[in-house]
Amino acid sequence: MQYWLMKSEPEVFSMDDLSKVPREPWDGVRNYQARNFMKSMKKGDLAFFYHSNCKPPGIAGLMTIAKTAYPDYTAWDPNSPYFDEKSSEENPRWFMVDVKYKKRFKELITLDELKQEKKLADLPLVRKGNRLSIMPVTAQQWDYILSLSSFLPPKPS
DNA sequence: GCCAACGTTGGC
DNA sequence: GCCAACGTTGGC
Repeated sequence: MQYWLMKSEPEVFSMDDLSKVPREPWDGVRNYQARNFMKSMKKGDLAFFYHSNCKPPGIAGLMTIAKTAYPDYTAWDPNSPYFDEKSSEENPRWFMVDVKYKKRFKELITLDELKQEKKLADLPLVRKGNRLSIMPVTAQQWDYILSLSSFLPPKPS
């Protein structure tokens, strides 16, 4: 079992959006390092859902990797903003995984909070200039970040 | 909207 | 294989 952090701009796709669908293809990743991390994901891995480029940025909740990496077909669609003419069905350049909603935090754990935690100093997210949109999280970091959170109570059924 | 930091591209 | 130019990310 591995742990991850994955960024999305909430105006494009948010934790709330994820909670409304059974699963979601994590498309549009166009960075080799991030792609390689996705390729090493296994079904059942857990990931933090990070809201980026918003006020305030931070971790919104948890999701599960529901499907391992497969070709990102948005790269083949000339009408997609993620189109890349160098990726073909015969030789796909970009990959994606499917993710599934798990839990939403009662409150966002803000980037500001995370930066203040000495125990998270090695987390790429808080390091200056790091722009990786997908990064590994160690088990220790994962547990520590979870200890900072509280969850929304389950919906009454 | 600014811009630092970083990744990618392509000429040489 | 170097590196300048350019584009993007994403916090502020």
